[in-house]
Amino acid sequence: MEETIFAKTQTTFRTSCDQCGLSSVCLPIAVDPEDLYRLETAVNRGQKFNRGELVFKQRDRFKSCFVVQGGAVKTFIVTEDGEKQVTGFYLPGEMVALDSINTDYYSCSAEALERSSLCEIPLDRFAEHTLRIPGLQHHFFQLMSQEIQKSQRMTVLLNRKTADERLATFLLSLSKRFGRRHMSATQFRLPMTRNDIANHLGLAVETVSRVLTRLQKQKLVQFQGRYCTLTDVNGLTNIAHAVNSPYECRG
Amino acid sequence: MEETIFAKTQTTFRTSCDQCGLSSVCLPIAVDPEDLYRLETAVNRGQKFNRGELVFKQRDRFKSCFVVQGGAVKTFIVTEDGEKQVTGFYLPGEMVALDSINTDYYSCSAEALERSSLCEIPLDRFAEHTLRIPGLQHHFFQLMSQEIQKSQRMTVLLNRKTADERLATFLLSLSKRFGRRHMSATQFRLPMTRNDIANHLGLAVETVSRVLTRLQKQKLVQFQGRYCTLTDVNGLTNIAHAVNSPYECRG
DNA sequence: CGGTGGATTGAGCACACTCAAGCATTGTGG
DNA sequence: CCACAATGCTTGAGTGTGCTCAATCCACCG
Repeated sequence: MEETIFAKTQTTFRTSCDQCGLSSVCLPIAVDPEDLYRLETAVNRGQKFNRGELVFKQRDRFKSCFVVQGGAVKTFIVTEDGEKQVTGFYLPGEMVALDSINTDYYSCSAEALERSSLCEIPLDRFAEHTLRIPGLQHHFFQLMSQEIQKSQRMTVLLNRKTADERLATFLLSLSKRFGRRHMSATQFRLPMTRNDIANHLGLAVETVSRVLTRLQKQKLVQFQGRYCTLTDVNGLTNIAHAVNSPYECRG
Repeated sequence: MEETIFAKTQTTFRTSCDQCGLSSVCLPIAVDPEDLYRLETAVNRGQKFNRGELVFKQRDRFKSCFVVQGGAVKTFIVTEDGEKQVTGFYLPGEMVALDSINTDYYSCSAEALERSSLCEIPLDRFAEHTLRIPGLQHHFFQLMSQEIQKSQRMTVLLNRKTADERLATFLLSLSKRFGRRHMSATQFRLPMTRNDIANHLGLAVETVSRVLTRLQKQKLVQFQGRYCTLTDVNGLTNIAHAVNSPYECRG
């Protein structure tokens, strides 16, 4: 079964979905090989974007979701009053534009933070597949649930956390996500500027800078420009989960 | 077609889904009457909850989504360090627990803010329906997208808005949502405590109180306890969308 | 009547913002 | 190759918004 697919992809000079290593993001666990082939013809794999290039733009007609293969992407929305707000960062293996599924327009813009490679998953044709492959529907519902939960956690954590807690949380989140994709969870390069981080976390750039040097002085992290080494994950976790007040939680 | 359904609901002393007035929330525009009947047997309508009662609890096995028919519900999560965070308020016609679809457990708890009536939509059996009725799947994807966007707007607005802006935004949001359901958009009762509002908006109760009296002095709203009258919607809108800095938005 | 939970108001303080200056890095053109 | 610009990052000083702590008020209810 794999052979046929592999042969096909060889002729088209593309990597097959099941060779991708990220297939668990796009596909449910078990997919019939025949269906897999049909899916592959739908997915537009390995598109390249340069730093600063837009993957899609807010208010453009919604067409596809994208999975980051390599590089990194930020999403942002422009509010009525022209303010720009970074709503998320997407690392390899993460799907972008789930917030726009089955809406008419993209609800945010996505921009490559460095040279990046993305797989486009057209969702008009995907809808047909979803109906035929029950697992796919479940899978996408799950991805969207996770997206909601992520967004809620964001709201939750940032609404009541201090600058130090926010940044500790942020670094740990990156760490976990890099680690999940078999990259180092303690040494990585931040693909985004301090400005992006500040914007995303609702802080001033200066505060981000100050906090990062503070964390460094506490020997919790080490920075060399954008290169980041977590030297004390437990320490960071303590800061991130700071117990402000052991509140009684009735209910 | 309506007759048969109506007859059925008469005998069971329940209102039919298509009589509900909220059916646009639960159902796609056009549903085959036969399918509608099957759906109705799945939906557990009109469950009553007293103030303070839990509709479902975080970490319980996920079973159903709920649509608020009457009353109001708040959702909250308890973080690792025991902090309670209100993640949303749900008014008549709004669906709760979309963030938990196709996850194993509820990711938050839901509590009635006053005596409320909710329709339970079991999602195990619903999955079957979704496959048979194409519109249903689309509909649910859409609801989830909206939920993500709502959550993102929350993050966005609250991360960089002042206390005044947050509360103006909050009041206008309630206004719109009441108005959408053919209730007064300018006169309503807040179903939640100041504490809940504060928690949800990431403020201290004292700040909420102070800001509300300030808005009242500016003749924008009128309060009598929980009863609220918006006297100057434009004024509120100006505050809510305060132009901090007309930022250049490249991209 | 006292008791309880919710709401308001006041005083003082602290965390993060603003403004401002300087440093570091990268890229571009002469 | 260096000068220069542009952008990103860091550091400092002063200020203000919203928090904390505390007291009071209010409505509802046993």
